[in-house]
Amino acid sequence: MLRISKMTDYATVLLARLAAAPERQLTAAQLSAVTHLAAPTVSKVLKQLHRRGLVSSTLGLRGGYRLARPAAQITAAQILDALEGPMALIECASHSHQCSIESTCGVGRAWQRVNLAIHRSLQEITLVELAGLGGEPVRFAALERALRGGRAERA
Amino acid sequence: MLRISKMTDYATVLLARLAAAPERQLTAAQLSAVTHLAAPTVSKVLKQLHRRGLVSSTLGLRGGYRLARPAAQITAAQILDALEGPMALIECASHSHQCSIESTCGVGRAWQRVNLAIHRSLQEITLVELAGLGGEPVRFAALERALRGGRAERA
DNA sequence: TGATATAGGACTAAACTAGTCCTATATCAG
DNA sequence: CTGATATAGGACTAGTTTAGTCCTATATCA
Ligand code: FES
Ligand code: FES
Repeated sequence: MLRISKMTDYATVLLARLAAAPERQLTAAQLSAVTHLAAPTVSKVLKQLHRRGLVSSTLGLRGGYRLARPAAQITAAQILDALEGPMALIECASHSHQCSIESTCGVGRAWQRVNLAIHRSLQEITLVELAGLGGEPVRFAALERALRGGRAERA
Repeated sequence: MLRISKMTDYATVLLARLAAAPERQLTAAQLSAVTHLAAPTVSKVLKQLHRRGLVSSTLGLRGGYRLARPAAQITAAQILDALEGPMALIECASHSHQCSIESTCGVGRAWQRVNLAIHRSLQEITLVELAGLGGEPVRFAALERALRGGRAERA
């Protein structure tokens, strides 16, 4: 359904760790140790996150990583986009009209709107929620409110 | 992001065709002709849809497929589930605690809740909307209302 | 100067997807 | 009864994607 690749999950784990200690600067090795993820993998993910501007880094001895901005300003959508590209919606319409049946279809567009709606929802979920740092564990109030509004709340 | 496989898209296209002529019974060959999808592929998708109970079929000469129930009772979530399995959420927690870092993580659960919220939203979108048969083109009111509720409507 | 870190990218193995094809079975016309 | 038409099921292949490792270059500082 919503397929989150392992790498994206790892990214979230690492970002959550960094978010938990915003003042410190952690090395890839430290993050590997504390998360029990393989060092090369951690390194790879962090480099990707750095490329996409979610973390900032310091080179050399005493180097390391830290969040590029407060956790509240990092959204689930940004994490997804950083690790999995702009967003792999329905394949048909993604790269300039590759689909041979586009004319008779009309369905692709509908799926894309679903995708867009989801993407916008994910922009409301921040690293604070994902990392469980806020008071509430995770709060998808916005998304869930929609369901209750559109259909009678059950029980 | 939300990765819909081609097969799922094809399924939607085929279901939309069937929904457009609920009284008729169409063969795989006819559907292939009208959608311009390769015959073997159409066949494969229809068989899968039959297995999952979304279409009913008649064997033999003058056989064919038709919707198993009214389009309004077939949801996007059902289509997704039929083609892509129960729902491939975050890989970690999907198959009984495979993840080695589950204890230190806590993030998987957050993603899963996101996934669940999306899944529930998709239960409110029916084939009628996907096929563009209703008066309105597609109506993700529920999902979009959430965004407007959580954040000031722009423009 | 050398130890420590990140940066970037090449590379491999495994998993998944898309798509085709083959065989079996049900239905019905003649 | 026989043969043509359709679906049912599943095996199989090729292509793509993902996960993960490894190597080389560069920056920092004791
Ligand atoms: S646009 Fe490609 S199947 Fe709909
Ligand atoms: S449970 Fe596996 S990474 Fe979180």
